[in-house]
Amino acid sequence: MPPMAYPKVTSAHNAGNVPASPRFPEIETQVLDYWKKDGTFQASIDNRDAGRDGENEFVFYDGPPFANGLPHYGHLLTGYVKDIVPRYQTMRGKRVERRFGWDTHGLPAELEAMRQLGLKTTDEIAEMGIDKFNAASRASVLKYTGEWRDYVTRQARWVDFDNDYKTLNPDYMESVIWAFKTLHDKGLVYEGFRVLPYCWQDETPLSNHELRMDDDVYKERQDPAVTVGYALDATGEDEVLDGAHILIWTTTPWTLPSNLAVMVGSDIDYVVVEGPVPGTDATAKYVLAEARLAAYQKELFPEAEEATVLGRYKGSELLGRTYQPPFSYYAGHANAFRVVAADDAVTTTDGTGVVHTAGAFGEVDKEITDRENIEAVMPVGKDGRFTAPVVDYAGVQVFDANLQIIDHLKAVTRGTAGGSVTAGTILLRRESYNHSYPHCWRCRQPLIYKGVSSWFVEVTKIKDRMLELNQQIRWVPEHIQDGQFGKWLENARDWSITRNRFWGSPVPVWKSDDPAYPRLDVYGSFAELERDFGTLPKDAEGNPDLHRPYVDDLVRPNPDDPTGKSMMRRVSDVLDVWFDSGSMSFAQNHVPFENEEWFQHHFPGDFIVEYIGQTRGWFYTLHILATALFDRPAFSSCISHGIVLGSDGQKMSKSLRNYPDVNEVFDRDGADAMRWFLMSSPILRGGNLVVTEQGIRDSVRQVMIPLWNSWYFFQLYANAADLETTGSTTSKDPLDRYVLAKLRDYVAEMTSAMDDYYVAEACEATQRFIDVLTNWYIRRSRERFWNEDKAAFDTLYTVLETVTRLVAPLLPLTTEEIWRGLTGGRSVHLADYPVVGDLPADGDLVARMDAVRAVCSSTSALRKARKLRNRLPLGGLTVVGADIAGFEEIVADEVNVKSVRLLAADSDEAGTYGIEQRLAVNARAAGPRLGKDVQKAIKGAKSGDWSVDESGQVVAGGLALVEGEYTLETVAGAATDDIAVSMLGTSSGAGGFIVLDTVVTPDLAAEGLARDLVRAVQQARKDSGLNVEDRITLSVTGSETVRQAATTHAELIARETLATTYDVVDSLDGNPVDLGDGEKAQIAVAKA
RNA sequence: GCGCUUAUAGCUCAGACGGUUAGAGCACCACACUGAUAAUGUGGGGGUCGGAGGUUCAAGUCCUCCUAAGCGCACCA
Repeated sequence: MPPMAYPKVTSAHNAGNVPASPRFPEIETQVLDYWKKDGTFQASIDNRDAGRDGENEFVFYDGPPFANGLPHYGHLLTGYVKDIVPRYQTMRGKRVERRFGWDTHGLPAELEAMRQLGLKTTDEIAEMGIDKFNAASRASVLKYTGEWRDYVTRQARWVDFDNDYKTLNPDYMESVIWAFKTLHDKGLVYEGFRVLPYCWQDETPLSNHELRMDDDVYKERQDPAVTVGYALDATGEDEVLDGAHILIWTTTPWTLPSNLAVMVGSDIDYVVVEGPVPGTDATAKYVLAEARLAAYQKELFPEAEEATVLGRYKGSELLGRTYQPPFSYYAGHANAFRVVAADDAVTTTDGTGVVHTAGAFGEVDKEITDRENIEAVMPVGKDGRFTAPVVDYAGVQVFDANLQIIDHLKAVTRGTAGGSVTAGTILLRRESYNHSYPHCWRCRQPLIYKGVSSWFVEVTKIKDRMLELNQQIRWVPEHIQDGQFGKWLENARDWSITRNRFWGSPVPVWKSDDPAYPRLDVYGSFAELERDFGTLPKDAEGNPDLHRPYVDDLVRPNPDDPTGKSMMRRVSDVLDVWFDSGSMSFAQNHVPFENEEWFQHHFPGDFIVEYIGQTRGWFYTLHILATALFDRPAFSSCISHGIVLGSDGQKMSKSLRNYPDVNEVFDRDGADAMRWFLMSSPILRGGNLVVTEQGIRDSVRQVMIPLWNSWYFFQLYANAADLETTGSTTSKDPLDRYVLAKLRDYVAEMTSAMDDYYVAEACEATQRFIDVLTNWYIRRSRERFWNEDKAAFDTLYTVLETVTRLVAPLLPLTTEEIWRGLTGGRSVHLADYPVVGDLPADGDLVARMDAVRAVCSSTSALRKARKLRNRLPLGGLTVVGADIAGFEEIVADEVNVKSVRLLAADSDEAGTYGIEQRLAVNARAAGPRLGKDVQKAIKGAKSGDWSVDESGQVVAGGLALVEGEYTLETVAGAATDDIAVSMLGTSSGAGGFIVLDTVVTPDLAAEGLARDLVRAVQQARKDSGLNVEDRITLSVTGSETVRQAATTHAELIARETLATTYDVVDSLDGNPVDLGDGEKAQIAVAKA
């Protein structure tokens, strides 16, 4: 063992043993173990001072996932961003606390609990006991927290699980009820009525989300559709309309007993026609949209071609007319049974152009009846069965009641008794109607729309302010601001925040149970509750707990009731989970009960990230509450990323197995590979991403292996050289200075991209730099490392150390291994992010070196075109008009020529190489002046119809061009057998060209063969398993030409192959190997 | 039905302000190079820039309409 060879690889597992072909997943788990033992994460926070008033803190909000399932790619994707940004900010010197959060309340947890407990209805829940039920809900929602922790840890995401927040914690819930009370005090909450899709089987309203849960939620269903005529009241003002029957069409006959109004479109044309009353000899007048007349030909004018129109009316002319409702249950209902306008809701594509509305059984219905001051009625119980006052069908499930209702309508139409159907009501048509209808995703029963009482946040009142505050938020991608989010805000409606359920934060409202002595109290803290009730809500163990049923136990006499009989009882609702998560920005820190001072300095938070759909979810609810409570935005920057798709471009689906298994990817390619794959994609700019195994492997191949190989190369030679280095940026070597200057540019790119949250751009910049590092700097500098050039080691050390810090957020595990191996330090994540000032700038050098690369590239192309293999040395290369002064040797070596000459573009000699000038018309400049003629000039320039006279006047296509309207470019002209000419492609070499001497002299040919021999011997060495430093004995033979070359260049061959004895012999056994020029050789290699 | 986003090579994407031979990376093929490299270099095949109109001297780029996809909203009486 050499004494303390450099680098000091500190990880015990690989001291002096850096693998050439690393198994990244193994390295990753070792790094993860190290972090765990070392407490690196905590140190990365503790190391950074919060500063005065926490001014040095970067506040990151971790959106709480609902963890009743395992994490998938979407969570991992978000998780990577949630890790990268805080890591970067930490390295930039900020203190970044990262508390994990859990969304714990709500219907999904309850449904899981119901499933486990075998419960079907809310009555069964109440029967079993809310305490037991909620305990089961709590357990179900925390079931997967362990798995989540494993996944998140494995993906190398640093987040504090021990100090997490949960929406079910008493502190969190206290902040939530504080928010409710504050909104109430500001007049921003009210109690109202909300129409929701409702499952009568499971006795629960469904959220919009649940309606989209499955593709087969909307299923074809056949319902009876009826067309019913209501008798308009006579006004005596219009004998055509008086007594006419206004025709409505509905697919939910069961809503007819609750009819409250009929809706027409103001601009729709309606007609009154006379037609038969079905099942009788009588006739009646009917009102319907003219556009729908033809659809009712069979019923209205079975004999005639056309109906006899008795009168025509615009919808607006019908408004206000009253009619006899089809059922008498709600006779006398205030403001009801009128024709009202609903211009957006009424169409003439189906039915009659008149829509019956039942208030509480449709969203639009509710909106219209509210507008018309018609109070909604609800004769349907939570089990979907009729209740009072609909006595005829009481206890009948609404879908079952359809047929009875139709029978009764039919009977009354024919003049016989039909329950409570109003006499004079006409059932004109009964049909079956197929339509797409929502079903419960759990029990598969058809849903009904049903009004339920709810509390609302009056978002419409603060909408304008929300739009203003949105302008203060930085969105990635930018179009979200005024696009998806801005548009959503513009159309914001009041937010229903309560659910008639069990497992959630309570609505902190207590009401008097006697309407004779009304009183309403809202509570916003434990202390207020204790003050009024003399005790806190406490769970079975006596701990304060705001959950039901404990909070429901707080009851006290109504102070406003002198009789002392009525009691203050809590309303039974709980808050919607979105109210919980929208409260996260303050509730996670128990604001305002604690941390109020800190909060003032750290609100809005600096950064959040979630998928784009959260513009109507978490982003939205955070924004509502921040605006309403604090008049600020909740966050100042937000990335909303796209959707992760399966390998077939479809949504990821467990059953289709169209995506690589997460754990398999971790085990085979590693978490960093997945991180790179996701982060370098357009998904953070709002695009979608198709996940494929190939894509993940490509990131290993294109980024991680080259980076690792650079490190492997460095440590291999550094250990062999037994050098000490601490890095330096002072090397005078041009390649060193070049790579350092490039590194400086790269630092600037990274800082700018990361500051702007353009993670994919950072990945791109990294790939470009790694290419410069491996395929130019290291490749060109190998000899200096073999020669133990300290400046080269110092430079490469500096570059690798800097690059690992730059890339640390993007590849945290891999860079940790390399950086610690390099420096022996504790962790790259405790280091500071590089700054440009650490590195020397040299724009001129960078430009020249880029020109060098262009020269080499063009020369290779010439060799290729002339079939001149690279090992064959050529006499000379002339570089014209490209500034590569000082790099002639690099070029000579790289392209294997004996000499490199530089010529000025305007030198006489340059003119001898068959170089031509080309005219390019600058259309942007010439176009506006010449108009149409510019096309002639362009044509002329292209076809060669142009000239320059002595005064420098340029004429193209017969048109004189002025300065700035054209550029004269130099192009390669005809080549000869002896020279090849090529233009330089890059901007740094624009206008320049190279001239390659292609004459192969016998000397050059011999040297080429000698080099072929060297190569053949090297291959033979490798094939026989010799080490790099092993000495050999070598014999070669071949044709006269080969033997000649082998003898002439004996010294070169012996030196390059480390041959201690070297003989050119007349004959040898063994297979011949191919050399260039069609020659073959036989060689014998043995270890000396 | 409405809105947002997207549509460019087999794949993933760039292509300010309109400017005349539409680029990159990956993949593929050939050749070359190779004692850090599962690498690398050079060349090549591959495009009616989703379609149709229009504006303009000039359109991948601007306008109109259409088509397709993703997302969202609404509707589903």
